[in-house]
Amino acid sequence: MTTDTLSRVFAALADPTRRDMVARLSERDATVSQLAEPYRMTLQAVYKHLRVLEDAGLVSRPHGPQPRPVRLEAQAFDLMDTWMERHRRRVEQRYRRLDAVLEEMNGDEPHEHGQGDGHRSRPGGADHPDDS
Amino acid sequence: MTTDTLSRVFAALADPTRRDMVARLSERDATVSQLAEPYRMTLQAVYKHLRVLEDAGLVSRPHGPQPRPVRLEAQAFDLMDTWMERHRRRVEQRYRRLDAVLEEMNGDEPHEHGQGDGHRSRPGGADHPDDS
DNA sequence: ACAGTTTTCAACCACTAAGTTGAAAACTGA
DNA sequence: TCAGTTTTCAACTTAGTGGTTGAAAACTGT
Repeated sequence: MTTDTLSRVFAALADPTRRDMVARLSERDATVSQLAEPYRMTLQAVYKHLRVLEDAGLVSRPHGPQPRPVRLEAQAFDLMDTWMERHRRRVEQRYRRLDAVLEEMNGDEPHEHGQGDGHRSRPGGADHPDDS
Repeated sequence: MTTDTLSRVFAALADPTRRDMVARLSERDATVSQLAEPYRMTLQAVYKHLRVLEDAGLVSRPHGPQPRPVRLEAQAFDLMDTWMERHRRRVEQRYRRLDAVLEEMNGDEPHEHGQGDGHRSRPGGADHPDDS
Protein backbone atom coordinates (compact mmCIF):
# COMPACT_ATOMS: atom_id res chain seq x y z
CA MET A 1 0.00 0.00 0.00
CA THR A 2 0.97 3.57 -0.42
CA THR A 3 1.21 4.30 3.23
CA ASP A 4 3.24 7.34 4.10
CA THR A 5 6.50 7.01 5.95
CA LEU A 6 5.34 8.59 9.17
CA SER A 7 2.49 6.10 9.43
CA ARG A 8 4.89 3.26 8.83
CA VAL A 9 7.26 4.51 11.49
CA PHE A 10 4.55 4.84 14.10
CA ALA A 11 3.02 1.51 13.17
CA ALA A 12 6.40 -0.17 13.37
CA LEU A 13 6.93 1.05 16.92
CA ALA A 14 3.42 0.11 18.00
CA ASP A 15 4.58 -3.45 18.60
CA PRO A 16 6.39 -4.30 21.86
CA THR A 17 8.61 -6.88 20.23
CA ARG A 18 9.69 -4.39 17.61
CA ARG A 19 10.35 -1.76 20.23
CA ASP A 20 12.43 -4.25 22.12
CA MET A 21 14.44 -4.96 18.99
CA VAL A 22 15.05 -1.28 18.49
CA ALA A 23 16.08 -0.98 22.12
CA ARG A 24 18.60 -3.76 21.75
CA LEU A 25 19.86 -2.44 18.46
CA SER A 26 20.46 0.89 20.07
CA GLU A 27 23.06 -0.90 22.17
CA ARG A 28 24.75 -2.86 19.44
CA ASP A 29 24.20 -4.08 15.91
CA ALA A 30 23.14 -7.69 15.54
CA THR A 31 22.40 -10.37 13.01
CA VAL A 32 18.87 -11.62 12.59
CA SER A 33 19.53 -14.80 14.52
CA GLN A 34 21.16 -12.90 17.34
CA LEU A 35 18.16 -10.61 17.40
CA ALA A 36 15.76 -13.51 17.38
CA GLU A 37 17.38 -15.44 20.17
CA PRO A 38 15.58 -14.03 23.23
CA TYR A 39 12.10 -14.32 21.73
CA ARG A 40 9.92 -17.34 21.78
CA MET A 41 8.73 -16.92 18.23
CA THR A 42 10.15 -18.48 15.10
CA LEU A 43 12.98 -16.96 13.14
CA GLN A 44 10.64 -16.22 10.29
CA ALA A 45 8.42 -14.16 12.51
CA VAL A 46 11.40 -12.14 13.64
CA TYR A 47 12.37 -11.65 10.07
CA LYS A 48 8.92 -10.27 9.35
CA HIS A 49 9.22 -7.81 12.20
CA LEU A 50 12.54 -6.82 10.80
CA ARG A 51 10.98 -6.14 7.44
CA VAL A 52 8.48 -3.81 9.04
CA LEU A 53 11.24 -1.88 10.74
CA GLU A 54 13.18 -1.80 7.52
CA ASP A 55 10.25 -0.54 5.46
CA ALA A 56 9.78 2.20 8.00
CA GLY A 57 13.40 3.19 7.53
CA LEU A 58 14.18 2.58 11.19
CA VAL A 59 16.69 -0.07 10.40
CA SER A 60 19.05 -0.87 7.56
CA ARG A 61 21.13 -3.85 6.62
CA PRO A 62 23.97 -3.48 4.17
CA HIS A 63 23.59 -6.42 1.87
CA GLY A 64 26.75 -8.28 1.33
CA PRO A 65 28.53 -11.21 2.90
CA GLN A 66 26.54 -13.57 4.99
CA PRO A 67 26.10 -12.42 8.53
CA ARG A 68 24.17 -9.35 7.43
CA PRO A 69 24.18 -7.02 10.38
CA VAL A 70 21.10 -5.07 11.32
CA ARG A 71 21.67 -1.51 12.37
CA LEU A 72 19.51 1.28 13.62
CA GLU A 73 19.02 4.35 11.49
CA ALA A 74 18.91 7.16 13.97
CA GLN A 75 17.59 9.77 11.59
CA ALA A 76 14.30 7.96 11.16
CA PHE A 77 13.50 9.12 14.65
CA ASP A 78 13.67 12.70 13.51
CA LEU A 79 10.46 12.42 11.51
CA MET A 80 8.48 11.45 14.56
CA ASP A 81 10.30 13.87 16.71
CA THR A 82 9.55 16.94 14.63
CA TRP A 83 5.94 15.89 14.16
CA MET A 84 5.44 15.42 17.87
CA GLU A 85 7.25 18.53 18.89
CA ARG A 86 5.29 20.72 16.56
CA HIS A 87 1.91 19.70 17.91
CA ARG A 88 2.91 19.32 21.47
CA ARG A 89 4.27 22.80 21.49
CA ARG A 90 1.06 24.21 20.12
CA VAL A 91 -1.07 22.63 22.81
CA GLU A 92 1.24 23.72 25.53
CA GLN A 93 1.16 27.25 24.30
CA ARG A 94 -2.60 27.17 24.30
CA TYR A 95 -2.63 25.85 27.84
CA ARG A 96 -0.22 28.48 28.98
CA ARG A 97 -2.44 31.10 27.46
CA LEU A 98 -5.45 29.56 29.16
CA ASP A 99 -3.67 29.45 32.48
CA ALA A 100 -2.86 33.10 32.14
CA VAL A 101 -6.48 33.91 31.47
CA LEU A 102 -7.70 31.88 34.39
CA GLU A 103 -5.18 33.38 36.69
CA GLU A 104 -6.23 36.82 35.68
CA MET A 105 -9.88 35.96 36.17
CA ASN A 106 -9.71 34.72 39.73
CA GLY A 107 -6.88 36.49 41.35
CA ASP A 108 -5.40 33.53 43.12
CA GLU A 109 -6.71 30.11 43.68
CA PRO A 110 -4.85 26.97 43.17
CA HIS A 111 -6.67 25.80 40.12
CA GLU A 112 -6.67 22.07 40.01
CA HIS A 113 -6.79 20.20 36.82
CA GLY A 114 -9.42 17.60 37.35
CA GLN A 115 -8.46 13.97 37.80
CA GLY A 116 -4.92 14.32 38.83
CA ASP A 117 -3.39 15.36 35.61
CA GLY A 118 -1.64 18.57 35.19
CA HIS A 119 0.14 19.37 32.07
CA ARG A 120 3.72 18.67 31.80
CA SER A 121 5.74 21.64 30.90
CA ARG A 122 8.71 21.12 28.81
CA PRO A 123 11.58 23.42 28.15
CA GLY A 124 11.93 24.23 24.58
CA GLY A 125 13.27 26.62 22.10
CA ALA A 126 10.89 28.66 20.11
CA ASP A 127 10.99 28.28 16.42
CA HIS A 128 9.04 26.14 14.12
CA PRO A 129 7.20 27.10 10.98
CA ASP A 130 3.73 25.87 10.44
CA ASP A 131 1.95 23.06 8.76
CA SER A 132 -0.36 20.33 9.79
CA MET B 1 -6.47 -7.00 24.96
CA THR B 2 -3.98 -5.84 27.53
CA THR B 3 -1.87 -3.77 25.27
CA ASP B 4 0.50 -1.42 27.02
CA THR B 5 0.03 2.30 26.80
CA LEU B 6 3.04 3.02 24.67
CA SER B 7 1.87 0.57 22.05
CA ARG B 8 -1.55 2.15 22.04
CA VAL B 9 -0.09 5.61 21.64
CA PHE B 10 2.08 4.63 18.72
CA ALA B 11 -0.70 2.64 17.11
CA ALA B 12 -3.09 5.54 17.50
CA LEU B 13 -0.74 7.85 15.64
CA ALA B 14 -0.06 5.34 12.89
CA ASP B 15 -3.20 6.44 11.11
CA PRO B 16 -3.12 9.61 8.96
CA THR B 17 -6.70 10.55 9.78
CA ARG B 18 -5.98 10.28 13.48
CA ARG B 19 -2.80 12.31 13.11
CA ASP B 20 -4.77 14.94 11.28
CA MET B 21 -7.28 15.06 14.10
CA VAL B 22 -4.50 15.52 16.60
CA ALA B 23 -3.04 18.24 14.44
CA ARG B 24 -6.32 20.09 14.32
CA LEU B 25 -6.93 19.59 18.01
CA SER B 26 -3.57 21.10 18.75
CA GLU B 27 -4.99 24.32 17.31
CA ARG B 28 -8.31 24.30 19.09
CA ASP B 29 -10.68 21.99 20.88
CA ALA B 30 -13.63 20.74 18.87
CA THR B 31 -16.79 18.73 19.11
CA VAL B 32 -16.98 15.42 17.35
CA SER B 33 -19.12 16.77 14.54
CA GLN B 34 -16.77 19.66 14.01
CA LEU B 35 -13.91 17.22 13.93
CA ALA B 36 -15.70 14.95 11.50
CA GLU B 37 -16.67 17.63 9.06
CA PRO B 38 -13.65 17.68 6.73
CA TYR B 39 -13.51 13.91 6.30
CA ARG B 40 -15.46 11.90 3.84
CA MET B 41 -16.24 9.12 6.26
CA THR B 42 -19.30 8.64 8.43
CA LEU B 43 -19.64 10.16 11.85
CA GLN B 44 -19.48 6.74 13.41
CA ALA B 45 -16.12 6.08 11.85
CA VAL B 46 -14.84 9.34 13.30
CA TYR B 47 -16.10 8.23 16.68
CA LYS B 48 -14.15 5.06 16.40
CA HIS B 49 -10.99 6.97 15.62
CA LEU B 50 -11.70 9.20 18.54
CA ARG B 51 -12.03 6.21 20.77
CA VAL B 52 -8.64 4.94 19.75
CA LEU B 53 -7.10 8.30 20.58
CA GLU B 54 -8.95 8.34 23.87
CA ASP B 55 -7.85 4.84 24.84
CA ALA B 56 -4.30 5.88 24.14
CA GLY B 57 -4.72 8.83 26.46
CA LEU B 58 -3.96 11.30 23.72
CA VAL B 59 -7.33 12.93 23.99
CA SER B 60 -9.90 13.48 26.69
CA ARG B 61 -13.45 14.68 26.73
CA PRO B 62 -14.98 15.91 29.94
CA HIS B 63 -18.36 14.26 30.08
CA GLY B 64 -21.10 16.62 30.85
CA PRO B 65 -23.48 18.81 28.87
CA GLN B 66 -24.07 18.01 25.31
CA PRO B 67 -21.52 19.46 22.99
CA ARG B 68 -18.74 17.43 24.58
CA PRO B 69 -15.51 19.03 23.53
CA VAL B 70 -12.53 16.96 22.53
CA ARG B 71 -9.21 18.13 23.82
CA LEU B 72 -5.65 17.04 23.41
CA GLU B 73 -3.74 15.70 26.38
CA ALA B 74 -0.23 16.94 25.94
CA GLN B 75 1.37 14.71 28.51
CA ALA B 76 0.65 11.59 26.49
CA PHE B 77 3.35 12.80 24.16
CA ASP B 78 5.90 12.56 26.92
CA LEU B 79 5.76 8.78 26.94
CA MET B 80 6.79 8.59 23.34
CA ASP B 81 9.26 11.34 23.73
CA THR B 82 11.22 9.80 26.57
CA TRP B 83 11.23 6.44 24.87
CA MET B 84 12.53 7.87 21.65
CA GLU B 85 15.10 10.08 23.27
CA ARG B 86 16.57 7.29 25.30
CA HIS B 87 17.26 5.11 22.33
CA ARG B 88 18.14 7.79 19.88
CA ARG B 89 20.72 9.08 22.25
CA ARG B 90 22.32 5.69 22.62
CA VAL B 91 22.71 5.22 18.91
CA GLU B 92 24.12 8.63 18.44
CA GLN B 93 26.65 8.03 21.14
CA ARG B 94 27.66 4.78 19.52
CA TYR B 95 28.08 6.53 16.21
CA ARG B 96 30.19 9.19 17.79
CA ARG B 97 32.32 6.56 19.45
CA LEU B 98 32.69 4.76 16.13
CA ASP B 99 33.67 7.97 14.44
CA ALA B 100 36.31 8.51 17.06
CA VAL B 101 37.63 5.02 16.56
CA LEU B 102 37.76 5.41 12.81
CA GLU B 103 39.50 8.70 13.12
CA GLU B 104 42.05 7.20 15.39
CA MET B 105 42.56 4.32 13.02
CA ASN B 106 43.17 6.58 10.08
CA GLY B 107 45.65 8.69 11.95
CA ASP B 108 47.41 5.83 13.60
CA GLU B 109 47.98 2.20 13.06
CA PRO B 110 44.94 0.01 12.80
CA HIS B 111 43.67 -1.12 16.11
CA GLU B 112 41.76 -4.31 16.46
CA HIS B 113 38.30 -3.61 17.73
CA GLY B 114 36.47 -6.68 18.71
CA GLN B 115 32.94 -5.48 18.70
CA GLY B 116 32.01 -9.08 18.39
CA ASP B 117 29.69 -10.93 20.65
CA GLY B 118 29.84 -9.73 24.15
CA HIS B 119 27.18 -11.22 26.27
CA ARG B 120 23.64 -11.21 25.22
CA SER B 121 22.19 -8.31 27.10
CA ARG B 122 18.74 -9.60 27.76
CA PRO B 123 18.43 -12.60 29.98
CA GLY B 124 16.67 -15.20 27.98
CA GLY B 125 13.37 -16.80 28.59
CA ALA B 126 11.30 -13.70 29.02
CA ASP B 127 8.17 -14.78 27.33
CA HIS B 128 6.78 -11.31 26.88
CA PRO B 129 9.24 -8.70 25.91
CA ASP B 130 7.70 -6.04 27.99
CA ASP B 131 9.99 -3.34 27.15
CA SER B 132 10.99 -0.39 29.19
C1' DA C 1 -43.61 17.30 25.53
C1' DC C 2 -41.67 17.11 20.88
C1' DA C 3 -38.67 17.61 16.84
C1' DG C 4 -34.08 17.61 16.00
C1' DT C 5 -29.40 17.16 16.63
C1' DT C 6 -25.54 14.84 18.89
C1' DT C 7 -23.58 10.90 20.64
C1' DT C 8 -23.10 5.94 21.13
C1' DC C 9 -23.89 0.77 20.46
C1' DA C 10 -23.91 -3.35 17.57
C1' DA C 11 -23.54 -6.27 13.66
C1' DC C 12 -21.21 -6.95 9.66
C1' DC C 13 -17.47 -6.86 5.63
C1' DA C 14 -12.91 -6.28 3.45
C1' DC C 15 -8.34 -6.04 4.43
C1' DT C 16 -4.12 -6.06 7.02
C1' DA C 17 -1.01 -7.94 10.56
C1' DA C 18 1.24 -11.40 13.65
C1' DG C 19 2.22 -15.72 13.93
C1' DT C 20 2.72 -20.51 12.26
C1' DT C 21 4.78 -24.48 9.08
C1' DG C 22 7.39 -26.01 5.16
C1' DA C 23 10.67 -25.46 1.82
C1' DA C 24 14.02 -23.05 -1.08
C1' DA C 25 18.11 -20.02 -1.79
C1' DA C 26 22.47 -18.29 -0.41
C1' DC C 27 26.48 -18.25 1.81
C1' DT C 28 30.48 -20.56 5.04
C1' DG C 29 33.91 -23.67 6.22
C1' DA C 30 36.17 -27.61 5.77
C1' DT D 1 32.19 -30.59 -3.62
C1' DC D 2 29.20 -31.21 0.32
C1' DA D 3 27.25 -30.50 5.09
C1' DG D 4 25.45 -26.98 7.74
C1' DT D 5 23.97 -22.66 9.04
C1' DT D 6 21.70 -18.34 7.81
C1' DT D 7 18.51 -15.93 5.34
C1' DT D 8 14.35 -15.55 2.60
C1' DC D 9 9.87 -16.82 0.16
C1' DA D 10 5.14 -18.63 0.18
C1' DA D 11 0.82 -20.38 1.83
C1' DC D 12 -2.12 -20.45 5.57
C1' DT D 13 -4.66 -19.43 10.28
C1' DT D 14 -6.21 -16.26 13.47
C1' DA D 15 -7.21 -12.00 15.30
C1' DG D 16 -7.53 -7.01 14.82
C1' DT D 17 -8.71 -2.60 12.25
C1' DG D 18 -11.09 0.77 9.38
C1' DG D 19 -14.99 1.33 7.36
C1' DT D 20 -20.01 0.67 6.50
C1' DT D 21 -25.29 0.61 7.79
C1' DG D 22 -29.06 0.78 11.09
C1' DA D 23 -30.90 1.93 15.20
C1' DA D 24 -31.01 3.46 20.00
C1' DA D 25 -29.89 6.81 23.80
C1' DA D 26 -29.08 11.38 25.42
C1' DC D 27 -29.39 15.98 25.35
C1' DT D 28 -31.13 20.79 23.17
C1' DG D 29 -34.20 24.60 22.15
C1' DT D 30 -38.87 25.97 21.61
